[in-house]
Amino acid sequence: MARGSETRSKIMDVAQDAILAKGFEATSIEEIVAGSEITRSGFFYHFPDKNALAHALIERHIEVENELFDDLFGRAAELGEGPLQTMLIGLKLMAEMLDDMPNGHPGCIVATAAYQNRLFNREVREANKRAVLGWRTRFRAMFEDIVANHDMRDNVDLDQLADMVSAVIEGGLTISRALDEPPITAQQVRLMQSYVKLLFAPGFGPAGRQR
Amino acid sequence: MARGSETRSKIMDVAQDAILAKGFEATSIEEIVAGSEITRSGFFYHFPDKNALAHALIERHIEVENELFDDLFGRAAELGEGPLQTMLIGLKLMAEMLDDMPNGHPGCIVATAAYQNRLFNREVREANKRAVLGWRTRFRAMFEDIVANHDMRDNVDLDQLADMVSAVIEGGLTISRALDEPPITAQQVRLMQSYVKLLFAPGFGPAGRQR
DNA sequence: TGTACATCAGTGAACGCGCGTTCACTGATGTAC
DNA sequence: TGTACATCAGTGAACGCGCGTTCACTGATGTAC
Repeated sequence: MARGSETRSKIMDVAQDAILAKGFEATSIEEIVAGSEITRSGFFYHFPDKNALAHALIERHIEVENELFDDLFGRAAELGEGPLQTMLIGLKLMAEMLDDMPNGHPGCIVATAAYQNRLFNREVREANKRAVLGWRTRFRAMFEDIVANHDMRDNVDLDQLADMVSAVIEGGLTISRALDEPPITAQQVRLMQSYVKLLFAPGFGPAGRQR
Repeated sequence: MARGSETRSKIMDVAQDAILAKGFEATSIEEIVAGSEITRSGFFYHFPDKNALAHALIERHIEVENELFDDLFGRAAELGEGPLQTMLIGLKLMAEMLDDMPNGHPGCIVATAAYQNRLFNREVREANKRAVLGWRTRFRAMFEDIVANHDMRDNVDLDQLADMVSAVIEGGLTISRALDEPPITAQQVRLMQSYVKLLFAPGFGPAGRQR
């Protein structure tokens, strides 16, 4: 990594932490550069204005999370057999990953951006949309695979079901932050897993085995 | 309503709209008073400082929402028989209520406060906690009633299940805002209803009848 | 290998503007006697 | 009913501070010949 891009990601790390804790407008460039060990003008070398920082944070979030989900559901696919087990194991792995964050997941900039969207230009809002649509596309594809192999106990729309995975995570993060109870997000992911199990797993009983 | 308290709630209405759209710090007292047709000093007659406004908004939110939920689940209890039907019908009524908001639900200040908590003093954060714990208490009591009368298909913790109702709503609001798709929140509430149905309703089939 | 130039990754000082808050004051309404 | 006083619901001007942004500059590294 070149010298400049190290600084750039340092700026973004510091900014993201602050933004998740206080919001975008309340996070001043002054405090970002203090935490990044550069000067205010150094910030403007890397970002034309403050909105560009928000944009960069969202784009990076999309990339990082895509890699993480690819890895996570990739491992799940190896561990289980068939699309249903991949989803169920993937959600379990996700919950375990969240458990392993001792202070809890720091939160999601997509949620921050959603609740402060009047602050941002069209570009940033579109990026935020793309992030959420990316989740929908990913999970919908997985649910389509499941539906092709299993009966559905209740007739629900697959886009909506895919969105529910995102909603439960985002909602879990919100509740977790409000109560200052880090385990909540993982618990909610496990409940989502329970729903998927009940929706698709045939002959589901206390032992919870599939076919 | 006395003259003063009319002004006070006008201030709070205007402030809430702006805060949900841009965040707390980005909402200036100047714009709040402009929308409320008073002067800046008029604002400080009603609120000692800006934090007090946040506190008042959360307390009011708790009250208003409690009344709304009391009413909604009260009607549900009249329409159905037994605790399970009350929950299922209540969630359906909630979804319908959300559908009836043409521009979508404006969002929840509790979520805003959760994602900007470093901005607020202890008092405000405690109020926000109380709001979320209130939901937990309400829904947990309802689920306890259900468990007393029905088998649970998957063994889940009732606090967590109660939190899931809140999480799905908060998450639905977040996703809905991010995508600018108002119907999403109601859809997510319906999926929560589907989960409760699968968890508790015996012999659940396409017709979905309970004992 | 040496030199000239370009690019990279910043620095430091200055800018004007809007912010939250304070303070002395005021006109309308309510209450006591 | 009239008068005195208190409270309510604000007004208007001023405050200092921190904010995002600009701009002219600079030292270190990379590249061409």
